[in-house]
Amino acid sequence: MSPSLVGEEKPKLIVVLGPTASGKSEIGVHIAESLGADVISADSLQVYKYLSIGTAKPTLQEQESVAHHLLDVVDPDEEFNAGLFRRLASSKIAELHKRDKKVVIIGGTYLYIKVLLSGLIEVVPSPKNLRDELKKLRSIFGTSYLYGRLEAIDPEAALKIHFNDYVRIERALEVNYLTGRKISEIHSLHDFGENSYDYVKVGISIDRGSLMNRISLRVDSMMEQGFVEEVKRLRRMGYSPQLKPMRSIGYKEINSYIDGEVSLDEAVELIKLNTKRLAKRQMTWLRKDNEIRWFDVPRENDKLADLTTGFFRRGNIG
RNA sequence: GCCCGGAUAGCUCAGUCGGUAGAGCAGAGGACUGAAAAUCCUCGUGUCGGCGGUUCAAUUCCGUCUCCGGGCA
Repeated sequence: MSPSLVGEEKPKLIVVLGPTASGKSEIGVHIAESLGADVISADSLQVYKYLSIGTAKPTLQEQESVAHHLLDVVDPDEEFNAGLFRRLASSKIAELHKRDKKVVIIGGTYLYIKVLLSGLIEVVPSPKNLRDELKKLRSIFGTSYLYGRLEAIDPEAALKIHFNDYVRIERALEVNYLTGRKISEIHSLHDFGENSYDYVKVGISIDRGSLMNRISLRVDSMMEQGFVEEVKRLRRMGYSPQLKPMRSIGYKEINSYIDGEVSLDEAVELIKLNTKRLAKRQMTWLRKDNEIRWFDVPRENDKLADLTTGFFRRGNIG
């Protein structure tokens, strides 16, 4: 029997995970190359066009050796979010599966991986003016006012959300407004039970000290590659420093350097600091995901290669 | 050499009219269902520079030494 993937019910995915600067991109590309697979990037910022140096987007060279998907899919002033990612990624996987193409997912944004593999509540995205309205209420009456409304509408949700966490308060309120239902109820019905893929999660394990070191070196290298020029170019193209991707780590600091608010050295130090904190938050997700099989690369390269090739050869490795 | 300040958490410093101490920053842990590189929560024991003295009790007062500022020679 031919090793065709088409006949199987579920598409198989290798999901490569790790904190920022752990080297997962390089390792993922390497795995894909050796399997003849395509890469799907699951990164909330690499989806933006023109943000390349600061997002450590795979180079054109890397993209030549292995086909990458979901890079450069929207303009910096376009909306992007987890729901959109889920839709784009699942249709891309379906398409590749149909073509009998193997898939390696390189995940920088854990939420994206989570919603892709386990699902997401089906609520239409928020119209922008609704969010603006809620924001206005917050600026006038304060977050506690919005929290009070949430307590009245959906006490169960309010119990789970901290009264300062206005992003989640806003979300809960807008879901209620859009659907007439309680977000707590929608959540309890959903429970991340979806299971459309046969996947294996590979984690890149790296000790804290080395990671911190790598982050520092990578930021220096971004500066050498012309990070400041990239941000200036974005601004010349008319993209406001207020846009979501322009306020992400790296971009916001370079913007504030361009605007004369900090020195270049200060900006660089801040980028390093904020990137380290990001890595820490990412580790909080990864640590508690007990599906991840951790590999200390390059020491365990062979073990990792056995796993990835075996995964496609055998079907299920449990 | 003399005079005046300092020396307390990884860093910057506050404080204790004598009863062994607390902020900011850094750091650590955590939450996370369409903003996620976002948003939010929790966490502070350190020979209070060394050695003596006074005292029931010294990080606090006194002496002395060391180091770091600044000033005068």
